[in-house]
Amino acid sequence: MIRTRFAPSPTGYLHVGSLRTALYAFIVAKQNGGDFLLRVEDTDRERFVEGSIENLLRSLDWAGINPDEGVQFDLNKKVVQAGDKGPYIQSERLDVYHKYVDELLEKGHAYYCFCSKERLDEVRKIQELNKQATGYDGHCRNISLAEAKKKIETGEKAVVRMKMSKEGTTKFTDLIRGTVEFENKLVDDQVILKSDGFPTYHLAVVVDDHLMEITHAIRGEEWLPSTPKHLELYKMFGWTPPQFAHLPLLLNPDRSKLSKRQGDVAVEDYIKKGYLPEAMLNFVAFLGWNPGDEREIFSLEELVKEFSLEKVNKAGGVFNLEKLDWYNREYLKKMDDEELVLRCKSLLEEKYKISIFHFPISKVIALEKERATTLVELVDNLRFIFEDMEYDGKILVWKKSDAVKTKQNLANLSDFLANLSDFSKENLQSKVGEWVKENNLTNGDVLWPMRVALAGQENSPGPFEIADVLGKEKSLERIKVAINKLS
RNA sequence: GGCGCCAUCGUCUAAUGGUUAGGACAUCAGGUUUUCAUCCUGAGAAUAGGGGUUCGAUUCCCCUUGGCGCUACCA
Repeated sequence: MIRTRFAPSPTGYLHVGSLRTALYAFIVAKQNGGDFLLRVEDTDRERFVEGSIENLLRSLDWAGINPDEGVQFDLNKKVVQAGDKGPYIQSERLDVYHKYVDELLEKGHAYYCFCSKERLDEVRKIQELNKQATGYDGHCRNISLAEAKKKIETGEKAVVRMKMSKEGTTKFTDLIRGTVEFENKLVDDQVILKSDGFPTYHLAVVVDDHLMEITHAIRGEEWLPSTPKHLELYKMFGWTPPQFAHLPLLLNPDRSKLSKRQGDVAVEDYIKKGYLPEAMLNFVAFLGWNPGDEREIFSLEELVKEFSLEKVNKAGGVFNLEKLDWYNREYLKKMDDEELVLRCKSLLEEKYKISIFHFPISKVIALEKERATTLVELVDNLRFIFEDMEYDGKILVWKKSDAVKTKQNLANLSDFLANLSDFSKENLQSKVGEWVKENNLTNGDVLWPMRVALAGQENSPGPFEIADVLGKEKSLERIKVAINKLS
């Protein structure tokens, strides 16, 4: 039975890199009929941000990645924990960690350390000066447990460090990178229990992954150097470690680690901008993985079918917004019209106080989908339908025409339209088409200014569709405004 | 500084010893369409450098260079 987990820290929002990590972990579980769990790693109380867990779950839920076990939403989108290996929030598991730290202490695999921050800084400074590897110098390594306990009773502050074996090497097979090897003498005696009684990540992740029976630890590459510590802890406890897979990092365009400074990194930012979850998922999945042939459009179901960790790339990948835009447009164009209207519903209601059932807007949403990149852009592009637009008259002039001609054409067109009673798209199309021919005009001369006059912007659906939706009165009114703009 | 990971077009990547080094995004140039967009066609664009191994290296090995990560009582 495969069991994977996604273990975020509640420090604010879901990072797009974490979305990919969660996605891969989810896929690996699902393709083997396994379980995907969500565990909250909140052992750093300083960095905790109120509301993060809801935030994380909301983004994951949007993407369609829902945990089978652990922290999750119930039907009413309330945060709950489900499963028999809980609690799944680390701050609620302190007694568990203490038990295992005590075991290590008793067995002599760990020791109390009383060194001050000042001393530690000093040690590191000297090591750096001597061009040595930095790390704890073992000052408290040989204080006996009894002696240490006595010191603690007198009120001295202490942390617990693991007693890393300094002989030989730690070698392991990473599912993505193959064999990786570290010299043990360069691995630090890592603090596993902080003076505030909370465990560090290193202890908590090992204890929890074991107790929750995780079979595949899928995480970011930044954890690769600390894997020997984790392996050593598994050894000390006599546990079998999971398989490890360290994912390549996502990068900024300048190839540094993807950060907030250079653009949006929170999934919720992309939700707000109107990206589709299927596009986002497809995009991040392909940042580091591909099926080996030339297909690029994959649904979550298809990913589950074809993904494999072994084919994940080793090198980090730049988070390329232009490709995301392309994916989003592809999904937008493919989308069923009714579905599209439904997805625009809340945007229209929130931004423009318009109900999709109240106006023929649903008709136009479908027309606009080949022009827009995101849902927000799509809805914004259509706002001319329910509110008049401010625009510069210059955009009324087609590139191969001039203002004088354009004004004349619009005036003539207006007179012609005033005598038409049937403003349906089909009728307008044939009648205006004939009229253009009869007057020896080109389509560009008439259709471009007509469309811009009706929409007040350069990007919009065609002139006949708009006229149909606006109706005769409103259409003529807008053409009149346009003519005046050309004076 | 130490340790580790990595290295194909601008970007995401395919090709695991033999290809005119392929595709996609982006860019540029044409074309279709009753306008913009859509759509179609085409073009330019890469194996970081140096050594090996081999009949033959993008591919295997070594070195250099470069990038990134870790080096906390943060994850």
